[in-house]
Amino acid sequence: MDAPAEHNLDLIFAALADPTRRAILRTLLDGERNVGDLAEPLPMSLAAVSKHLQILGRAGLVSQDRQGRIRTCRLEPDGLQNAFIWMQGFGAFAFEDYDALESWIERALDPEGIDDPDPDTTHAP
Amino acid sequence: MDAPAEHNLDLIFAALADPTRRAILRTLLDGERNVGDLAEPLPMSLAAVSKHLQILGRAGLVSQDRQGRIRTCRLEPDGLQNAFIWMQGFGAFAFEDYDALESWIERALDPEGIDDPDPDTTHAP
DNA sequence: GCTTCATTCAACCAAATGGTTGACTTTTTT
DNA sequence: AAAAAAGTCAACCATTTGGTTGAATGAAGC
Repeated sequence: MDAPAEHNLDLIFAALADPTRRAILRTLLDGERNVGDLAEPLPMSLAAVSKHLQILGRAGLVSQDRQGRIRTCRLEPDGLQNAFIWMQGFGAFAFEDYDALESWIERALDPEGIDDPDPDTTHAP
Repeated sequence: MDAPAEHNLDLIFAALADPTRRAILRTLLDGERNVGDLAEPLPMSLAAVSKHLQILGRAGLVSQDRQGRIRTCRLEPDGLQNAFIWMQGFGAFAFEDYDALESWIERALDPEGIDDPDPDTTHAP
């Protein structure tokens, strides 16, 4: 298995380190959005959001589909895999708690299971 | 008690976004190290490494144990869990590819599957 | 054809980041 | 007691980041 490229991890983790960008990702979990829709609830200019989307794009976490004058953004969930795989080596799931792992797997495999991404309201394993 | 939340994620992901800091974490997987040992292979000053360790410390990923004039650093693998949990909501393992998930789980659960040449310093169950 | 909408681009700014060096503190060694 | 070792701290510097505004681009609507 190839270790994920370091540079890639730089971009992914840096992209995730900003709360605005995480909010954008969370919004995109509910489905595709154009840039204006993403910007609307955020306390900043459209241009700022556009730059955040570029950062997410370079990290491979979001892609844009331009149809007409509207740019539709969508989540690229596979983009997180490298970071996820990197993390696993650090015992993030140093489980004695197999139940937690099982419920995690359940959620991971069940499309209905990903409807509450808000870390504030999540269930710790 | 349960207030990991957004700010915490900022610190964790920002800490992970730097290759030097990831290298330090990787080294610490093999066991505890003092600051000088961590700095030795790195192409920068001791002071720079010390600052990186502060960042890792604030993120909850590394702790220091000061005995005498020597600071021993050790990995806090639980520190990654918040980030890990946050990620799971994004279908990082939205697998059609169940084989990959299975092999991941295998590695996650099997102590031999984690590349840890120093069994004395167990951070995993 | 002009205007409007959706978005990006360019220039700019303040603050944060990642590094340096040199002084300082604390402990160990001699 | 003096010197050396292990780290941190403080001040500094260059670059990056996250934001702004205003102009530019590219459809769509009138």
